[in-house]
Amino acid sequence: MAAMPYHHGDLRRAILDAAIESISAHGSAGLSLRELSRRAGVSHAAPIHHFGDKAGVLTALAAEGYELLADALAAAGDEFVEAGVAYVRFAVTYKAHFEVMFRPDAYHPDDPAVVTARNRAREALTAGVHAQTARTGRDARVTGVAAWSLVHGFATLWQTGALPADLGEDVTASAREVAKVLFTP
Amino acid sequence: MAAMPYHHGDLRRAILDAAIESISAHGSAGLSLRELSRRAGVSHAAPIHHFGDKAGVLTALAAEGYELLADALAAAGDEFVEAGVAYVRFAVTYKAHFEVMFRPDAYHPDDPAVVTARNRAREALTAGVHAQTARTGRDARVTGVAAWSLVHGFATLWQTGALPADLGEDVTASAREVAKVLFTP
DNA sequence: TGTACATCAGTGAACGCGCGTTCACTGATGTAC
DNA sequence: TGTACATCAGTGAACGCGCGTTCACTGATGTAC
Repeated sequence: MAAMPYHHGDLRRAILDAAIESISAHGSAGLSLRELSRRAGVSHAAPIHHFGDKAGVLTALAAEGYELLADALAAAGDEFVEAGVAYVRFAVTYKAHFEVMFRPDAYHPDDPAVVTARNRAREALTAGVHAQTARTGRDARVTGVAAWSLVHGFATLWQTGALPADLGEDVTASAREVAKVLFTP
Repeated sequence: MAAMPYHHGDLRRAILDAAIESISAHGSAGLSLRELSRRAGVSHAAPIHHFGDKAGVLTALAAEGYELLADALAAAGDEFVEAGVAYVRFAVTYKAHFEVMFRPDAYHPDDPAVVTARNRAREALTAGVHAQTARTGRDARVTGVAAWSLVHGFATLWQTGALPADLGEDVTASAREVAKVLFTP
C-alpha cells in the first residue's frame, strides 16, 4: 500500500476535474470546496492554495468553458447550422462548464481570463451569423440573437430533460433538424 | 405597538411571496426556509406546517408558475409570435417561478398539482405551433421544439444579462423581433 | 347562550451537520554558490 | 558534488455560522351539543 506522496503533482487540474464530475452529477448549486478536496484525496484546505476561494474554482471552470466553446465554434467554421450544432454539442459534452458559464453570480465574471475567452467565443458565434446574413440580407443583430437563443434554449431544455421524449437520444441530429428550421424557407 | 397576532392569517401565501422575493433577488440556489420565516415574521419552524419541507415550498411555486404560464399562453391565443412573446414576458415578470420551474431537482416534479399545470402549459404551447404549421405545412414536432427553444433561450439569456446591451430594455419588443425571425420568409 | 373539546397554527429550544476560511505548521523541491 | 536556504504545496486543528428537521409545547379557533 503506497503512501500518498506529499505533493499531489497537479492538484489544480484534479480539483477542476473533481468539480466537473460533481457538477455533472449534482449540479453546481450545492458544490462545496470540501467535497472537491475529498474527491481529489487531499486535505480540505489545499484548494485555497490554487484558487483563493470557492468562486475562484468556478471562475477557472468558466474560463476553460469559454475557451472550449470558442474552439468548438471555430472548428465549425462559417456554416451557420453546423455552428449551432457545435454549440449544442458543447453544452451536452461539457455540461458542467456550460452550467457554470451561465451562472455569473457564482464566479468572478470580470476575471481577465474569463473576459478574454468569452470574447473569443462571442466573435466565433457572430462570425457564422454574419456569413449567413451576408448571403440572405437579414438584419445581422436580430438574426444573431435569434440564432443564439435557439441553440441556447435547445441545449438548456435538453439538459433539463424538458423536451418531449420522442425526439430520440441523438442530440446532434435533433439539434441539426431544429437549427435548420431557422434558415429554411 | 400592536403585538403580532398568534395566527398569521395567510402564512402559506406569505411564505410563497417571501420565496419569490428572495429568489428574484438572490437566485434559488441559496434559498433557506429560515430566511423565508424571517421575511414572513414568523418562527423558523412554521413553514413546515404548510409545506412539509423545503422542496414543498418550491413545488408549490413551480405549480403556481405552470398555471400562470398556461394562462399567459392561453391569453395569447393561436397567434404564434404573440404566444412566443407571452412566454418571454412570463419569464421576465415571474422570474422566480420561471427559474424554479426549470430546476426539477429542487422540487417534487411528480407532484399532482405540478403535473396538471405543466400539462396545461404544454398544451397551450403546442396549440399555437399547430395553428402555425397547419398554415405553413412544416413538421409540427420539429417546429414546436424550435419555437420553444427560441423563446426559452431568449428568456434565459435575457435573465442572465448575457445578451448584447444594444438590444435596449423593452423585452417585449425585442422578443417579438426575434420571434419573427423564425417565421418570416 | 354557554361550555367542553377537538383541531389547527405557530413557538422556541435543541439536535447534529457540513460548510468556508484562518492559522501556524511541516514536508518537499529547487536554486545559488 | 555538496550544502544552505528560500519558496512552494499541503496539513490538520480550530473558529464561528446557518442550516433542516424534530419535538413537546401553547395559544387560538371552531364545532357539537
